[in-house]
Amino acid sequence: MHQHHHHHAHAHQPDVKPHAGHDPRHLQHSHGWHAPVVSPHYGAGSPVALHGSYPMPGMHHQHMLRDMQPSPHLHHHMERDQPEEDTPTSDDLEAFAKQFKQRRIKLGFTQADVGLALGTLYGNVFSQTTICRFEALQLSFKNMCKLKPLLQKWLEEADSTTGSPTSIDKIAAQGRKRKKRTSIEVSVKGALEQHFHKQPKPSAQEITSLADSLQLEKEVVRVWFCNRRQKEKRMTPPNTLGGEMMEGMAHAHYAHDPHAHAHGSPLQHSHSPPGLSPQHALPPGAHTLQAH
DNA sequence: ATGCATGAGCC
DNA sequence: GCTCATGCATA
Repeated sequence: MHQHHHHHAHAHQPDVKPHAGHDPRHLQHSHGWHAPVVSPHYGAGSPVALHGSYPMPGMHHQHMLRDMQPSPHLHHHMERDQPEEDTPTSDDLEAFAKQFKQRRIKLGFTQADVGLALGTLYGNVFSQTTICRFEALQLSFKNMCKLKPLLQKWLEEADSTTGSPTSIDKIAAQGRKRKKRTSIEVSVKGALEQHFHKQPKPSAQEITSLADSLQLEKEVVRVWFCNRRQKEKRMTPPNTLGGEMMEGMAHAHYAHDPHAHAHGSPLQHSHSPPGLSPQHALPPGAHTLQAH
């Protein structure tokens, strides 16, 4: 008998609410997290903050991300690095994420290392996935804002930690039996994408029939749509192309579409009134700053 | 790096 | 059932 009732310690923090975004749906999550006991030693010497500024240049590409900044920086020209009390702008986040990744790598840390370090620093452990998504701006605006302070602090710590190789142990514990990941065929994915364009929020019955025609479990289809919707809400949303491009149009010519997208901000604001679901077409996000 | 999944909180 | 934060497992 091996009763393994070890549910992963959910990292829930006192949350942060950007008082700038009027999101009807407030934050959820508020269950006491359980400070995990991770090995507190990443290198030698205690992590002491003995510095005061970044050696990094202020390379902020004011890209044209989505215009979903809740706070139109009314500040004159203060430091764009620590919007202390204000909600950072998308540009702030983008710049920070970039800088963060650069320094993280130079310091010799992996995304997983950072996730664990956050656990030792605050008690909030994060996975490699989350760190990765943060760096790639693949989280929601709100989520980015929440994580930024944590990562920023870690950066300061690691930054000041007088060079110390690392040796963090990995704690791998899992008892919960997770459902095996369903692999959806590319052709099926294409079909799902098609439907997503027509109806991003299919009704339960539609899901059922769709699942039936695609020979997938209803639950799988439902979850697929949920995940797909979430994807659209990220800072770097996927291009809403579902796989139906003009075949004759094989010209690599991406200019701004002067007749379509680029308007609504997919983030924290617009809400669908009861009975309607205004699909905000997603803007550009056509900058390829993703170095694979 | 990402796809599919879990789960809390809300309606 | 949905959203949203988050992550195991996998490509």
